[in-house]
Amino acid sequence: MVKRTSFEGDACPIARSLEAIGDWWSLLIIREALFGLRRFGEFQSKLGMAKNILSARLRSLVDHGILATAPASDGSAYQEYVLTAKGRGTFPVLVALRQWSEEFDDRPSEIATILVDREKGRPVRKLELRAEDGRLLSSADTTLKPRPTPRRRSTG
Amino acid sequence: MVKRTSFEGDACPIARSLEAIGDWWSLLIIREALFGLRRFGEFQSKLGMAKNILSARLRSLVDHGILATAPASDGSAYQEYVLTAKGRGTFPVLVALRQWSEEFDDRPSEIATILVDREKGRPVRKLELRAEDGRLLSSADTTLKPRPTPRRRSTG
DNA sequence: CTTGTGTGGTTGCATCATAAAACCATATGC
DNA sequence: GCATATGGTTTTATGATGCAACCACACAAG
Repeated sequence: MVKRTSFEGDACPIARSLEAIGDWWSLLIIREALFGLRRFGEFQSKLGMAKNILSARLRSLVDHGILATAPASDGSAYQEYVLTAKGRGTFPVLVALRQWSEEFDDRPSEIATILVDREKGRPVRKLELRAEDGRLLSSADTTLKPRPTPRRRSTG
Repeated sequence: MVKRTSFEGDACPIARSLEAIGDWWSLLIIREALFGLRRFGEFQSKLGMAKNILSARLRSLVDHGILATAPASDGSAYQEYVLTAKGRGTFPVLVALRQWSEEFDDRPSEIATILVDREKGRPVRKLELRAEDGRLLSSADTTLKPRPTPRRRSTG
């Protein structure tokens, strides 16, 4: 078997997240879900993707606990796909991707939308990584440490 | 032609970024590059991926302006792959993916590392999205607006 | 009760991307 | 010259994707 290399058991949290949402369509589906879409047909027509692929992706996202199926909402006998807390938690990832495009895209004029805060209608700030004490951190200011083994209760 | 649906001309900045770094390996290569790796063999042995795939990914990342090839550094006649500013700009994306895993992974105990600030050795804060005036924003507090057409000089 | 239509999928088949291994090219050591 | 390490490319098999066609179910009309 050649198998599409799974990162499921990988110890790297980036690999683990890519395992769940690292394919071509998942983040776009989540983006639409954050925007309010819920129905199979809505996703299909909005994203213009093949129905079998959409079906497989939705199932995978449900399996990963990112979407949940709700029995109905407008009376129709079909199901809807709604984001879980885990699904809504991908919001920073989407914002980071968006801001990366805005900053580095070769043809930024082709970008059609800007993310604004709903209350004021003004563009949002850039995502910033800060230390505990509030210092702004770049990648060079960070490093990785082994995770301390969490001590189990009633073991010591 | 069935063609792997390109998002190149898409107006959505998320789709555009996925076009460049939305595949299985690119972000992991970038992660290693941020960590200091530069040589083909380093990436290959660290990531354990097939050499042809690595070769194709490195070429794609160079084409997208995320990596650049440097002629040498230790005298050997081979080339190295170093991150550009655009490449280093993906750091928030990687942090967002990491933090998403840390917060929502089903088996968080399998995550081996934590991201700390180099100076203090303390875990970093969570990425936060803020409005211009500093208010903390969730996805529900944001909305999309059409990008205002930038006025060209000497047109009006 | 049969027919038609819309929504929500699944199935078949062609094509593309990925993976593993074999192969090639260049430099280095002996 | 011969073995070996590095840095790839080529070959070939298989999994994933994309499109179209088909199926299932609900609902409405006749």
